[in-house]
Amino acid sequence: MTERDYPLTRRFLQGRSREALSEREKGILEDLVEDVERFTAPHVILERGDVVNRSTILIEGMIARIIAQDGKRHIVALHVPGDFVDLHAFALKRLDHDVVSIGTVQVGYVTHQSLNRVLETEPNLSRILWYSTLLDAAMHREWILKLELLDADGRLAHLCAELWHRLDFVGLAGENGFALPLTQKELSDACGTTSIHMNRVVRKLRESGIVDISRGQVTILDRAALERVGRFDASYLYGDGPLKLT
Amino acid sequence: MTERDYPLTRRFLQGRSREALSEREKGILEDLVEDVERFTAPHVILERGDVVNRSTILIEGMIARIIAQDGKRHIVALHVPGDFVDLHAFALKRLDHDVVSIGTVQVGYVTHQSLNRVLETEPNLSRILWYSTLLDAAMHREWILKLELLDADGRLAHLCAELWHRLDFVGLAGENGFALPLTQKELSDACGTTSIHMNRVVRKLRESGIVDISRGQVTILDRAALERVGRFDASYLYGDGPLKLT
DNA sequence: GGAACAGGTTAACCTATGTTAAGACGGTCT
DNA sequence: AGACCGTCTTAACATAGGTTAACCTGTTCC
Repeated sequence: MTERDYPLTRRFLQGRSREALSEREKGILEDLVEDVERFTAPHVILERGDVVNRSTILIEGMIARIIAQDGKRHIVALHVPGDFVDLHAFALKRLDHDVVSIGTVQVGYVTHQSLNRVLETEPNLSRILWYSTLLDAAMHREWILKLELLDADGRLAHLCAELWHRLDFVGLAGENGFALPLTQKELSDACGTTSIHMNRVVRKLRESGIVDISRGQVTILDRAALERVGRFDASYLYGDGPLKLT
Repeated sequence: MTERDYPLTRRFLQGRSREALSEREKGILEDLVEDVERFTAPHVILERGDVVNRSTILIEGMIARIIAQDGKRHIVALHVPGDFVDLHAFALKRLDHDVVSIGTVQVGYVTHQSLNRVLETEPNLSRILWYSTLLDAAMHREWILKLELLDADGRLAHLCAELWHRLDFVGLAGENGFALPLTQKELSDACGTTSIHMNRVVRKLRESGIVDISRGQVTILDRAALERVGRFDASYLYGDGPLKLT
């Protein structure tokens, strides 16, 4: 039998122990996706408090987890292709935050019913799915650290470094940068600053030759400096090994 | 058969859908604990990067998840009795942070081997264990929000409100407060401020009649004000229903 | 073309918080 | 008792970042 190429789920855990799945299990996972949808404008895929009976896997584009408070939007997580974004909702049933598409995205839906079937018959696949939600938790913790430890420069640098690594895992990072469809306002929502201060920081990092963020494109000018300013240590991403970029 | 009283695990998910477990499953969980240990001084239960083959459930006392950076210690999560603290390590194998006891604690250990057996034979219990790690992730997200949204006053107020709720779930909250064995330095490590600023904030909240934190004891003076200042909305804790305290 | 709009940019000013330094209080060890 | 130590407390000063208010692009829509 020739290997399938899993058009919808091939990026799931790519670069991060995807190989703990057998071909059979990869096939089961691919077949779990019952429906695919595409959004070209920002779209609230899932609203805080909604009781859901399916979960969303991100196939293409970017998704943010957003908590709105006092008229402000706070980004508490960002997702890249391959992320099983709201697998959390499988066990939680309702979410504590909104799930919002950024730019153009393509998502797949998996019903909780079929996830229950997996849980009953596929212990290894179950553990891997569980694992993928624990990676989210590890990233959450790193964001907490980032917010407790770093000033605005460091936070932005850290965010760039993290996204570059994660996009590299799934083969979407370029030699010296990546596409990032976030406005400065959204960057500030993810870094806990105002957009005005974010503008200062973006300029500063550009002028000091560390990273250039403009027109939806992030260009890494000095990777060592970027990781130094962002105190970036990739171990919390639990990658398989050396990056392709390295 | 009379109901067992589960001395080691009765607080697991107490107040937060523990009742999704059958008595049989509660028994299996209790029997998973193969070893119990007590620490009277601060003790590093698990060090970042350690490869482990067992996980820790907190029976009594308090545990912090700590990431050390540049000589500073950052608290990225706090745990109360009943929390299956490093169940994360079951799937992750190594952790991205230290797990440290605070004050006097008692913990139980569960081997990953027996967790694997659960995963193979007990789908419902497995989902509940998974669920408990997703609650951690939800709390992580709320901490991210707290750090992005609130100033130091709000962060401390939020922390007090959260701990009060969580201790109430497991029957350890008092009428108007709870025991908290954290120094001001540690509070500041959890709120992303300096200990000197934390001292200002502690005094301010005390003087404004909101909460009094002293001698290891938190006394809530004005709950409504506390939750207002901390922008506290308990829904992310996924509690069963109204608090006993309410 | 002009209006409307979203994003980016810059400046002036103000406040929350960090930094450094020093002293006070309460334990514990010798 | 005396010395030590961790914790708490306070003060003076410095700075990152928030706030408000403009203005400047480029784009879309009529």
